[in-house]
Amino acid sequence: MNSRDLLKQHISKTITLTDEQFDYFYSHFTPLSFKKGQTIISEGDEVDCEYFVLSGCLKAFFINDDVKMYILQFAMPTWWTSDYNALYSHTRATINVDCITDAEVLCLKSADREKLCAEIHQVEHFFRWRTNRGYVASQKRLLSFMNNDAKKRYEELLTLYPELYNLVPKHLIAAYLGISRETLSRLYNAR
Amino acid sequence: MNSRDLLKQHISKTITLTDEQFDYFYSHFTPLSFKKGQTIISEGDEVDCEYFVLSGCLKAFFINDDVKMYILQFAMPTWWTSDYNALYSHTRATINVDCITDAEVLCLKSADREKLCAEIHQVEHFFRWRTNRGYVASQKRLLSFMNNDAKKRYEELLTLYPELYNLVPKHLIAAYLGISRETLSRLYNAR
DNA sequence: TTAATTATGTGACATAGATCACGTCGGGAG
DNA sequence: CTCCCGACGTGATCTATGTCACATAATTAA
Repeated sequence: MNSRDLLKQHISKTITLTDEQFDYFYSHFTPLSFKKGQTIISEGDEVDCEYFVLSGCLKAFFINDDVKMYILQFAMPTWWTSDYNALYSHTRATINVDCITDAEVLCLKSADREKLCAEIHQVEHFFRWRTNRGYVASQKRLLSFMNNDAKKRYEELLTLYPELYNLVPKHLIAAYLGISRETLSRLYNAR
Repeated sequence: MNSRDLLKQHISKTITLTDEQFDYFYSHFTPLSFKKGQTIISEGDEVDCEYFVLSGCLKAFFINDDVKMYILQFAMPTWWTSDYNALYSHTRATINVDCITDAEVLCLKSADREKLCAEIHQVEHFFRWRTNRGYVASQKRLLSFMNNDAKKRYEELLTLYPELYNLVPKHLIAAYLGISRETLSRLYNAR
């Protein structure tokens, strides 16, 4: 499927736009291609875009003072990603986004998103629901963190996103689960 | 400040409504009073409202199979709370909301929120931004969970919401931090 | 192809935090 | 006033997970 249709199909799950409206909406997106390992957002950057993933897999991650990595989100096709904290509060990026595999994305400038939201009520509705879903997912992950041990969280992740198992290296899965790569290795090799 | 002005001031930080629009908006809210300890949402309930806190303090919490409590959110004046997962996906409540102190709230039915969002573009804008902020806060808390030990999380909480220290019992703070009340006690008694 | 990274497995040990057990204190119900 | 229960403190263990060290496999670069 081409990028236009992928985006159209995606937003059609939440709202209905006329062809004319969608063309206008789509005209604000810029397609970009990245190679495996390339960085899209670095800590300290000014952030003024968010990204809709067309193909490949990205990760949004935080590096702490001990240079340990924590993955906030994997982003696969039809997922959106950015440093939303920086984007909404107009501060410098505190997280990084880079490519786990070669990837194609559509880039939407924050100013254009706000313009589109103001111009087309349905678009505002779409972004409200997208964030709603993100918020609920984030709450669930938080709960899982508090309630479940590493093993359960690992099983939960694989149930939710089985494709990750072969797609991303184990140490990145560990960084998503918030455990060390050694512990993860011991978990699925059943000790 | 009366409830109308409190809500008005709150939404005015994000959007501007005419007096007429605000009166219409406000007419969809129902004021409710609760006593300390009263339950607002129980696991298994059908959820069709969200709540804007006017006074007092609520908690939104999850009880796991071992009857251990995890607090997802404290809700103080001008905060919104509900079981958003249940509310948005039209499923039964999996979390509970009750009153840590006597409390007054404004209740907004989910159907009315959607109606208002559809009728008044600015209202949709308001709710989009409210959820944006919630999403970012939730991501930050998740990161704090992965990156910081119990002590740092405790200090972070007290820096962010110093009023909690005297307002809510320590075992509830522990339930928010995801640690046992014993560990919390040892933390702030510096041992 | 070969060399150099990078990803992964596994043992030994360290440690934050859980759990259990018990004691004290203070405030609300009767 | 007294009694009781919920909040809180603290010692003694236990356990999941981290950390460090080293070995090997699998990719990538050259």
